[in-house]
Amino acid sequence: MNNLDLGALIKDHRKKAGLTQLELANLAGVGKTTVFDIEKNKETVRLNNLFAVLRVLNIKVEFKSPLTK
Amino acid sequence: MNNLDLGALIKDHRKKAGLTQLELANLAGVGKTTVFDIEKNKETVRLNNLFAVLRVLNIKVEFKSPLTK
DNA sequence: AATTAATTACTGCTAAAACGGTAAAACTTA
DNA sequence: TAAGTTTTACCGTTTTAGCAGTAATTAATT
Repeated sequence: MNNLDLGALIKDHRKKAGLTQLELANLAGVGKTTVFDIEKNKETVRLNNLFAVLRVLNIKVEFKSPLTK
Repeated sequence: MNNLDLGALIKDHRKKAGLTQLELANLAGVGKTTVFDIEKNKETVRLNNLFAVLRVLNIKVEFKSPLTK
């Protein structure tokens, strides 16, 4: 369940960090294609690759449920 | 960056829902191996499969950053 | 303790993610 | 408009996640 457009969120953060997709890909240690795919909300990407990108952009992930809280 | 043990979180929620790994896998439309892997924090799982499992267990995902607020 | 259920741990196979390379659009800036 | 940059798109190749099946541990029930 995705709150909002994750791809757009990442793109926005990347822009604000002054990075190109290729630079972000290199920093995250993934291929440029993966960054493209993530920004286009391709959900078949692997979790580790997404996490690597989020780490570079300083974006944290939280999981919440009626029980969790 | 993972707050805490996502695998444990999912396992806990599955238990509380009274589901076996196989049942959860079927409900989520993924193979049992995938559920095993997720609960063992194998980060190479695909995002769509993780989301499918989270959806069944009613766990939401949030992304936060200094910018996001 | 014995039986059942559930989880973990292999297996081989297949589909597809990830990758780099290239090329062509879409924006920028001079 | 032209040159440069960035993004998108496509294409082969390689790697591997996902899968069902099976078997072997582990946990729970009686």
